[in-house]
Amino acid sequence: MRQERVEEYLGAVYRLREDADAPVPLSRLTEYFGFSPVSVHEMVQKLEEEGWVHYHPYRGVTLSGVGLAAAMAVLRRHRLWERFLTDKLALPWDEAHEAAGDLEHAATEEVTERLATFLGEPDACPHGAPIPPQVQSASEICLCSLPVGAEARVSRIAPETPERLRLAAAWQLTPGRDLRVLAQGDAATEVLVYRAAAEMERTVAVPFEHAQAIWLEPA
Amino acid sequence: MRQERVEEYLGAVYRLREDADAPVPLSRLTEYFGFSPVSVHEMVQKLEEEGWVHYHPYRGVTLSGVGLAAAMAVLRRHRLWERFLTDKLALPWDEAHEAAGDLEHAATEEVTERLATFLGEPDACPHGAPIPPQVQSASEICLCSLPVGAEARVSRIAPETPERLRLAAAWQLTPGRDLRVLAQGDAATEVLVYRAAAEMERTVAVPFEHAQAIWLEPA
DNA sequence: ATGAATTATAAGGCATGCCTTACAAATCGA
DNA sequence: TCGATTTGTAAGGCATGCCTTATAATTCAT
Ligand SMILES: [Mn+2]
Ligand SMILES: [Mn+2]
Ligand SMILES: [Mn+2]
Ligand SMILES: [Mn+2]
Repeated sequence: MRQERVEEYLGAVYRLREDADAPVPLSRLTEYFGFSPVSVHEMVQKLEEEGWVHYHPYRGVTLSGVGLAAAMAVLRRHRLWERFLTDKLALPWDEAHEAAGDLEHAATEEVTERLATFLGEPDACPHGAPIPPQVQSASEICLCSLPVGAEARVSRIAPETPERLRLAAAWQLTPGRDLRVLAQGDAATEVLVYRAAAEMERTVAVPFEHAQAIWLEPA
Repeated sequence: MRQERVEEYLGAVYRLREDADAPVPLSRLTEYFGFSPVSVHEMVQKLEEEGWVHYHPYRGVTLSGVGLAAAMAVLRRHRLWERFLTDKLALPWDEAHEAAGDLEHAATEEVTERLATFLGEPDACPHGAPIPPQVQSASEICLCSLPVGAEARVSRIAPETPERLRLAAAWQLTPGRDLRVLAQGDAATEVLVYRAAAEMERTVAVPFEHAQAIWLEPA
């Protein structure tokens, strides 16, 4: 298998595994990539053969030791490049994720570590995702789960789809912003958010669908 | 054809064409890539079909309008990344060329231009090659052609093979250095160089084979 | 002008990584 | 527990971009 393909699959598994122990079902990979189930199955078999993952039939895949290390390396490169693109090149926030998708495969270990030094060893990507070996905060909760009246600070947008990043930026719900939930739609179709921080106040109605991508650190 | 393959071939043609009009023989591409003549021929056919090059049987290939533009874009990206790697990340001089070989395919037009701005719109790569749309100086000559006694300034190392870059750095024959030819080996096996500039003086014996990669601007 | 060297072409092969169709096995909810 | 849904497997296909072997066409130097 070509290295870039391996990295793409391992990165996907890493992103999709909520819990370190829970296997990622192949159906999740199928939907992540938009590939056919058969193709994903084939690739998973090969990943297993080469020792990158453990495959539990009818359950899913977990990362092996080397697989985890490789996945962390890819995500580290990806998120470091995102920081470079936004911090040094002033690339728009919502374009950085896609632009980093190719760069992540095109840097050696040495270049990556020099880049990390150059950037000041950042802990998180511009969208709030931790840069390995940093790990996800355990207290992070979804905007969907925040009770009415509660205050919290935006910590992350995930998954980093272009539309979600664009909307989050438009709503000014970016990492570091404070907010409070004013109300929740009865049919769970909308979440009303009152942004409580800093200079301006603002009320936005966030569709439930997109609230799922906004992660918070409770106040 | 995949975009990266197209870029690799067009970049090679651009580098190999000495004169803008002279076709590059397929044998040059064969030796550049280390591919079989049949494979190169197949790819050239496809490049022609897709309009990137003009193919002159038994003569070679020339770049079409779009092919030239694409080739210049690749070389521009390549050399801008080289500048980034050496100037910002302090990557060793002789490692930059190889490290840029993947990055050159992984940056959009927008990222590339932001990178150029970030770097201060440099005119040349760390090894002295012009960054398109800059063009090669017409007065540049090879160290091999410099008469005994003549003085000149190193302008470029080309082709940028790792060994040649390493040796050039070891000899301190890097762009900007001044030198004078002291003597020439009778069997044309060696060129003796007296470095005339700056703080230290130094005499090095440069094998003819490597002198071919050192290009100069006459004093 | 002719033979040697170069260049082109034809034919078949292979690994990669995606696809579809068809069918089998396991899981899971009712 | 049983049937619907999910998941796995088998078989065949396709585009890409490399390979080798063999043969034909052209060029170039003598
Ligand atoms: Mn990628
Ligand atoms: Mn990110
Ligand atoms: Mn390249
Ligand atoms: Mn260079």
